[in-house]
Amino acid sequence: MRVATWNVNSIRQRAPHVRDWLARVQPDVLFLQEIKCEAAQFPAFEFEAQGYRAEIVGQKAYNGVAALARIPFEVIHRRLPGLPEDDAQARYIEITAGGMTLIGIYLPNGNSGGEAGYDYKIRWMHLLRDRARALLDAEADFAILGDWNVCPTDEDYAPGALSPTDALLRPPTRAAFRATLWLGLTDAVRALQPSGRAYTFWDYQAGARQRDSGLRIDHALLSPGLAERLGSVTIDSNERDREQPSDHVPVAVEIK
DNA sequence: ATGACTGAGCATCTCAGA
Repeated sequence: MRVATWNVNSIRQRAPHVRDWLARVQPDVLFLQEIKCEAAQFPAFEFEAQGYRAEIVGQKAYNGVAALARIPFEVIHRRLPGLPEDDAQARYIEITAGGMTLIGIYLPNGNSGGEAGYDYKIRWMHLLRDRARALLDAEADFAILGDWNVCPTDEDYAPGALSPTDALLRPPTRAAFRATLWLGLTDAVRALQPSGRAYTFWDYQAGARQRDSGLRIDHALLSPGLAERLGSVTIDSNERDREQPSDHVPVAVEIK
């Protein structure tokens, strides 16, 4: 079972990239973030032709997530449990597939909207931790994949790539990430590569890719049962060197 | 110290991204 995540920075700009990647890697499930469109504008037919069904949680212009899968799946939630029903930000999709619960997230960046924007990020992280705890209590096999917008440690960003006060590494951000991890989850990348660079994002600006000035912000966290079955993790950094790439690259996890 | 790419949209500028 291969499960992956990719922040594509507009699916309408990146559909050819996604199509090629699906053909090459053939994941069972792929979560997308920042599709930047409503469901009706999502080019689902392109992926259906490859044998993938799409479920879309969209909104106009910003955010937006989707799940593509070539195995049967059921949508469980389209909004992070605990958020008010009028929360309009499309950032969460939870499915069941292959006997496990799989969650795709686009966690708020937290750098816009002043302190209110940052507070929203932290509230979102606490609700995500609550969801993880509920799934642990239910003894579910689950994984949370996506753009977490968190650099968990100083090893997870290149020197100078972020201001020291950036919302991706402010202490409450990291504390909230650890609070989730320390429920008993496993960071799939760090389980197999405990230290060193493992960037998943390079800014478009100032030659960040050429200078390898990147961030590790796309993560896959696994429940104990899935961590025991972890095979391999692939950060497909070659995707960053294609024509018109997303600023993020795919992260794929093999579950035995 | 400063600026720098990219995408969407009630658009020729603003907001957001990270």
